[in-house]
This record gives sequence, structure tokens and C-alpha cells, in this order.
Amino acid sequence: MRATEFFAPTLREMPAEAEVVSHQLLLRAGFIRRTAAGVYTHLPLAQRVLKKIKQIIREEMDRQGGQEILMPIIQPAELWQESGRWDVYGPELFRLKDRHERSFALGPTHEEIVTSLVRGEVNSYKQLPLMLYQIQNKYRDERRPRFGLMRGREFIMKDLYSFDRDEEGLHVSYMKMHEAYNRIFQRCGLIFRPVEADSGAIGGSDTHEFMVLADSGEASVLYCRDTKCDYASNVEKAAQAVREPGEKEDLKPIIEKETPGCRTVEEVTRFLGIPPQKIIKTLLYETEKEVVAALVRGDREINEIKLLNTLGCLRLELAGANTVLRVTGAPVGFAGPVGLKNCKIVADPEVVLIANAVTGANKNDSHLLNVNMQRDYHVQTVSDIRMVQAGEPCPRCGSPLLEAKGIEVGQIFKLGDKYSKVLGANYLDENGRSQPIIMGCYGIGVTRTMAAAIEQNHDNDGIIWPAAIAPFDAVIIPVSTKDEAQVNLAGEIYDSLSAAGFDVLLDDRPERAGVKFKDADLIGYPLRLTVGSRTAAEKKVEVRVRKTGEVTVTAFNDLEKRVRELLALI
RNA sequence: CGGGAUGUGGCGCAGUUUGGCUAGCGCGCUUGCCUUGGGAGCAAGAGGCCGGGGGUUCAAGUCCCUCCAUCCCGACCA
Repeated sequence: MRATEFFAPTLREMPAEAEVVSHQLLLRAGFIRRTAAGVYTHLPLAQRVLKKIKQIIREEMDRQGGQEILMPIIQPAELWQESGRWDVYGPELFRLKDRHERSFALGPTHEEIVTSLVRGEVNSYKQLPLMLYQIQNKYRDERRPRFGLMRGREFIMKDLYSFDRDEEGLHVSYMKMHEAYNRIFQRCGLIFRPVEADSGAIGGSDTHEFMVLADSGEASVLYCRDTKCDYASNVEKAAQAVREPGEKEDLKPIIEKETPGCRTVEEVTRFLGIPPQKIIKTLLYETEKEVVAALVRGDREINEIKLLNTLGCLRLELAGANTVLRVTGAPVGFAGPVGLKNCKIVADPEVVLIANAVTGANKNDSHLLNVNMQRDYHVQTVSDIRMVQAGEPCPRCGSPLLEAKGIEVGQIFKLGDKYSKVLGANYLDENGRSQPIIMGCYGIGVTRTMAAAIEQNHDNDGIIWPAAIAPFDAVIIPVSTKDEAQVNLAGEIYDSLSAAGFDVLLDDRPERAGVKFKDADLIGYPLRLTVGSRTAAEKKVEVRVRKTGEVTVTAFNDLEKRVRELLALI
């Protein structure tokens, strides 16, 4: 491809609408343009990168036995009503009507479609296992699309669905996808981690998220410092390590103490001169069924996802001031478990271990000292309901946990019979018995992976593409387009590298060298091949590695070999 | 959905407070000259329903009402 014919409109200045690096650089370097909020047009550069990512994905899906199909974006409402998600999915589902007033949705995911396909075609255990996938646009009417391609309303996703006879079969399929995902992101040149994750509303099943580590990531990941231990988890899910009971302390008599205006843990610790570890923090939550008091140590934060899973409820929110007053008899800030009635109490295991604790007295401006579980109060449930923090011991090996920010680029999920049951996707086993097909689903955000690669690989000058997904392997820059020797040599290089199978861009624009260098750095070609007066006469080429800035001079005859070597290293 | 901000040539912005006559600047774009190793220089040009609608006024980019769009923070997110 020649730059004079190539559509890659770069911008000198940073567009005002972009905040995150990947968004800024994708716009500036001429990869994308915004069409509507959260909806983008992919220009040739982006399309090239996406093609390479998709190709890697296809190869790895096929290697594990996946078969590519293409399902419709437009999905009939009936199927969604059948699965129950027409009502559950909410406003995030793009809905539309045809001229006959029939309702449709733009697919945010394809469990309904694929399950309905399989239920019609698969009847026997002999047809299982089966893995079907597609790479296609997805639609989610996000409340707030943001960060460019990181969270759009239209995005490209690979989704594979596995169909097995039983849980064992599902586990095999799941591990195949786990392996495939590791290979995919590795091949894309990304630094990532598979982490344990919360399974959300579906509950109970295994799920892993694949996180590209980058400071701009929206998710927090905890992982074991010991590289031999592979524990890594989304903070939402991270379990606290089992703790030994501390030194025994004699139980002291309970005392009520006035603590005027001390509502927060910090205020109470300062007023009473005690460490926050001695405080039981009591938070009231409302679910769709009841009011619940959640107890954690004063220096800890509640993990609402864990609490929600513990309670088995659908909705959970912090109780308002009126509810707190009604249930505890005191304003917000003085709740405690002692004497608390008409309210379920859930405690974190750490709370059990606190001897002579301080809690709210359920009375304005008062706290209780020397409170002890069993003697002074009882709880219905003891369960891990708090956030784990960096530095705490790994639940598997005890080494300290480290924290990192991650961008979720993929998730693999054991669905079980959730969709097969409601949609009636069954097969006959060897005994002629009808059984629900056991399913799994496995997604990769393709456009998000492109953005994540930039978040992880850029500098002040622009993008630094990993070679495997770069739009071109190299750019060839003749310093002066008026120097015939340079132009001819650049042309020869272009022809020979193209013939050797490389993707190369010849920057034949009649621009000054500086302009072409700046654009090359911005767009992020892994290699830059400069043909200038210094070297052209000897038929030599300067090879510059974008990532390291390293420059070497190579004879034209050795260039193909040199390029191959360098690309393999990057 | 709550809070905040912004809409003026392709991009980045000034002008709006205090209404005034022909709407500016930088970059980019076109043509010519010149230049060619890190976004050169000179000259001449093209390009604007000042987000839309309604209103106030002799007069609106500027004031009022309303709608829309976009971005940021939060809440939310199989």
C-alpha cells in the first residue's frame, strides 16, 4: 500500500472529545471516527488490526474444535420472551419494531438464538459435544458509553457456545476455551491474566475473566506475588484467607459510652483512642425481601457482590436514613448488633474474632465497649462479605497479594442448563432419556482488545503495536521524494518485502521527512525503514524499531532476513 | 438515571460577561515558489444556517425559553 493512496487521516492535535489514551490515539492516528455516542466507524488502519486479531481468534477457536457460524443481529422478541430475558435485560437491550409492529432486539449476546438453533437440530448424545462460534457486532445500549472503543454501544465480539452432555463434558470444553484464550492473548502480544470472577445473576458456576493489565483498567485484580502460585481474582470475587484466632483476651463487662457526633469509624477511633480493628462496622442494607445488618471490621469495606450472593437476593442497596432510624432506633452512625431486632444479621468471619469490640449502641451519640459475640449478640450467618485488599495473604498459598488494574477483554462461563432448560434444548442419552444440554459461553471483545493493546503499548509519540496485530509490519520512508535514488530504492524494498509476504506501507507522500517520521511514530508501525541520502547510495537501509528506538543499518540484500528477525523478537 | 461542562470552517480554540455594522486566530486543505533526516518558510486562495426551534430587540454568535447532541464524575454493567 502506498501512503498517497491510503486513507489514514491523522490529526496534529488531540481531539477534545477523547479522554483515555486509546481513544485519543485511535482518533489522532486515523484509525476510527465517531458516528454517534459509543458508535464508531473503523477506518482502514483499524480494520487491518481487527482482521489480524480476528484471524488469531479464528485459528485458536478452530484448533479447539470450534466451528464458525453467523447468527443474525436482529432477533425476534419471542425468543427473548421465552428465555425470560425480554423483561429482565432492561433498557440496555436495543429494541425495535418492524412495519407490522412486531418486536425485535439488536443482539447484545446470542444465547437465545444459538440455543434455539441447537434445540431444533441436536437430538442425540451422538451429536455432542458441539462448539459453535461467530465474530459479529453486538449491541448494548449502555447507560453511559465512554472511553471510545473500551465501552461502546456497538462493538465486535467473538462469542462461542459449547454444548455438552454433562458437567464433565462442560468442564472439558471450558478448559479448552481457557487454553485457547491464553494462546490468543499471548499471540496478540498482550500482558494479561485470567482471573476468577463473580458469576453474577446466574450464580454457582465457574467463570474466569481475562484481564489485560493496564493502569487505565476499570477492574481491580488481586494476584499472588508468588509466581509459582497462579491465584488471581477480580476483587469482586477475591476470597479472604482463613485467619487464625488471635491471642485470647479476657472478656470485659459491656459498657455504654457517650460518643457525641461520632458517626464514622474514623471519628470513633479518634474519640475513644482505639484502633479501627476493634470496631464492628454495622451497615444496614435493604433487599427486595428484608432489611439486613452486615457486620465487618472497622478497617474493612463491605463487598456488596459477596453480600448479595450470601443473601441470595436479587437487589441490594444501602438502607436510607429513615429505614436505619426505624430498625435501629438511632440515626445513621450508631447502629450495632447488640439488641438489634427485626433484622437479619450477617457477619464477616473477622468480626467473630474481635474480643471486646466497640459497636454502635443503637442510640444517638452512644457506642458500646467490650461487646462480644455469643455473650452479647448472635448472628444468623457468618460469611466472607468484605473486600480483600492488596497485601493480605493469598487464600491459596499465604503469600501477599498484589493489586493491578485490568481491562476485561474476555470471559468464559459455565452456563449449565440455564438456557437449555427454559428453551427446551434436550438430547436423548444412551438410555433413551431426555436430558438438558449443558452449555457454556465464551466471549472476547475484539474491538476492546484493540483498544486494550494501545492502553498497554504506547508512549508520548503514539501507539507501539505488538507485531502480531500491527496494521502493517513496517513503513518505508524515502526521506526525499525528489531524490530518484531514494525513491527507486524505496520502491525496490517495497516490492521485495511485499513479495516476501510482509504488510508494508510505502510513505511516498511528498512531505518533509519530519512529518512522515511523526506519523510513523503516531500510527505505531513496529518497524520503520528509512531510505535517505546517508545510506541510499550504498543501497543500505536504516531500520528503526518503534518500541526501543534502536536503529541499525542493513544492506538491501539482507533486509528481508533482518525484518523477519526483528518482527519475531517484538 | 443524578451531578457538572461544552456546542463557532476538517481539527484545536477566541469572541458571549457589557447585544452593534464585514465573525476572528492557529493547525490542516488548495495553488505557486522554495525546502527536504523529526510536524520548515513566503505568497495567494477555498471553506461558517456561530447545534436546532421559538422569543426579546431597530439590531442576536452574544439576552430569554425550549429541544437536541457530545464529553466528564457518579450510580449501573451476561
